[in-house]
Amino acid sequence: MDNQLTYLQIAIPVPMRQSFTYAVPEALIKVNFIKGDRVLVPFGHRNLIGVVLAVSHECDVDSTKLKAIIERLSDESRLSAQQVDFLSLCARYYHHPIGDVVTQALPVLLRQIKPIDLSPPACWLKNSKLTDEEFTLAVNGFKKVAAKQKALLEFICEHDELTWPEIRMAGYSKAQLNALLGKELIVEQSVKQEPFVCKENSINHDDKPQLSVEQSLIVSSISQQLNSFSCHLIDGITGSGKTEVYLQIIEQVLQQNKQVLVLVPEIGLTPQTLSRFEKRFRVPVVLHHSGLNDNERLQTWHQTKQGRSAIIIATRSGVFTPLVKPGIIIIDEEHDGSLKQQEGFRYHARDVAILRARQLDIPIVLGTATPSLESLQNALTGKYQYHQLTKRAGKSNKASLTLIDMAKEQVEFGLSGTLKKAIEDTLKRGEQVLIFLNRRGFAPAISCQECNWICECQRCNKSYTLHQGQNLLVCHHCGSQKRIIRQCDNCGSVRIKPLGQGTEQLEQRLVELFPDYSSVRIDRDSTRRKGELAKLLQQVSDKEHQILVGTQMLAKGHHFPDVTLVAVLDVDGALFSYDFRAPEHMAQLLVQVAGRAGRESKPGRVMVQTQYPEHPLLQDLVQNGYEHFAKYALIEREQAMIPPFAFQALFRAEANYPSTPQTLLREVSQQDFVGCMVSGPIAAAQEKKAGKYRFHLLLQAKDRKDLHRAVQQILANIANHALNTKVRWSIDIDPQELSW
DNA sequence: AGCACGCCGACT
DNA sequence: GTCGGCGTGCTC
Repeated sequence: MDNQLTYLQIAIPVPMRQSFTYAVPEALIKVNFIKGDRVLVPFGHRNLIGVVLAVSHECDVDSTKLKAIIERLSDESRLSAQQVDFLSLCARYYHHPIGDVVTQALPVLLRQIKPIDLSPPACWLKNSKLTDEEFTLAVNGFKKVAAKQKALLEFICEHDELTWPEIRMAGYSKAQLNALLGKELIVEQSVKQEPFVCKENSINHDDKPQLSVEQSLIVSSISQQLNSFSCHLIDGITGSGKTEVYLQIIEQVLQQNKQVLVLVPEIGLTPQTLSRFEKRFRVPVVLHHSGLNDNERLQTWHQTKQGRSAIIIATRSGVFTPLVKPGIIIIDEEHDGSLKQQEGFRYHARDVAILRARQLDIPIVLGTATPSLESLQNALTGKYQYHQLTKRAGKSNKASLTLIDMAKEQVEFGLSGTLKKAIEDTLKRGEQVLIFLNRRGFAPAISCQECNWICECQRCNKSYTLHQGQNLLVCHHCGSQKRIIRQCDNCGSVRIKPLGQGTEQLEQRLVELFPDYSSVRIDRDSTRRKGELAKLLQQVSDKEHQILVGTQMLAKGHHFPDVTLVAVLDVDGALFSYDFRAPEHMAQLLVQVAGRAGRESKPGRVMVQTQYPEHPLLQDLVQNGYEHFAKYALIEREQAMIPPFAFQALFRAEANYPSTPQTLLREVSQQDFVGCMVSGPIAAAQEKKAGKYRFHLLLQAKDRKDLHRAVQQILANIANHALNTKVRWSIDIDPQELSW
């Protein structure tokens, strides 16, 4: 053993683009520190939890500044070296502070100083001391009233061991569990801390459907490449059986005793998703989503780190799960916007997952009916393997898409005569209608009839939205509220009227127009209470309501088999938007909703109201479908030299005065950047929000290297600039939204 | 991001 | 007199 001093490079949870060097004190000289260790360190005037990024014997920090670490925390909570390398890569790619990136990857309880409990949780299993005869006798002896107990017993017998969260999720109570325990039919013990092993009965072949030719080609192609990195795009129309393809590939991976990570959009993590996996596989499935509490998150994190979970179904932040035996990553609905984090560490879970799959040398599968143009382009150029599913599993016809020319229509409260008639006919047939309007509230503004004054939020310079139900004016940009005014601020007139329509008003008009039918509104306002959304959706599927009014919320994740008419009231905003991705998102929305409606016997149809029925984008989508539309849109993007034909980075800056953010961005960007175009600073599309003035600087390059070099240069300039602490600024690599 | 320090105004 | 408002600067 040599006597060299040891130094640790440590990631600290502060928003600074650097790591910090610490000394190992005399008392810990015998401890073998390794990359990924969690340590307690003094930082400024407090103590913080950090993660070791590197261990070295050299120190380039002034020895007067250097401090020693306080202690190393439990081995159980250490990150793997591979995980640390991956997080460092993410920090470099997104130019985001390493401490903040590491923080995102740790469960909340591991970011805190207070001690944690990682002792194995209790679980319950069949009492093996009972003979088969005794057991059958006991089961047959259950009284009718104890049907739930009997069901729980069967549930427990089907699995090796079940923990409390799993039992609760399946709908059983502590009382039922205790009853079985009292009868000594089951026993309680600690979970085995061993990695899962795929067994004979782990895969349930019972209702495994026969694959179509298309499906089996994809399954066999991917199955042959399970042992190294490859990226696959499965472009499959709704109903073509993408999920079955996932399941059969997953089966192959589980048989290798490897873990499967499935990422789904925020809204897609429904009990149905889970039950589909659990019906097929009798392996430990864990969920990772916003509904879990801190302790549940810690437990599932630990379970996965120990290899005790086989399938992890997660939302965005699940890309950072600590897989020990990674087998494959699957991203469902890869086009979905919720995969991109829109604040702080602005990562895109799809892109991060690809980086991770490459690092782990495992395959990754992206699935969608409406690929993002980024992924489609990668598939067309052969960077991803492109698999198409063009046939529907059943014999149902696909939903038809028709445009309603608003210029030729009698329009009443935003509803055209044609649409009104179609709604009426559908309702008369006893079917349901779904009407989209992407605007909450009663009306997007109130205005004075005498002088045209509009009531605006002083902090955002945007009109207040009228919420009649709550008797309030609400600013949808900063959330501020005020009481409804009765008089014009400008001329004093009392002739104040709502301007335009929101979902609240639309629902009211529909009730007047179709008094014989029940309607329901589903938007952020009507589903604010916990469990309310599920309740309303249940009412819809129970056919308590015939008319559904709602915002984008309705487009994702839910299927409405009895809805045969979907109406989209206002699509024109997307055609002339400042955001070049708006038409892409509109097309995805229309195709997705069309897929959610109808069933085999009763196909759905989608009607879209527009002032511009001749618009080439709309025409292309209606006549030729999404794929054709997307390929045409790619040609346009190529001509305009915008993503995916160029890479972007966006600096955002805001402050209480317009001059400071503008000056900062201007002064840090005044130089030549090789291969990188810099535009701005320009005022953000919404220049003023919540009292802050906002400016943007957009960088664009053909080559990622040039982009990253320019970003680095500007970051260095900001660090040296006097205004850098006066202005709140952030960087967004591969921004999805340029408008804010 | 915190947290301390420090410099000002308005209170018992 | 001092309590507390938040601008400024620093963190291995």
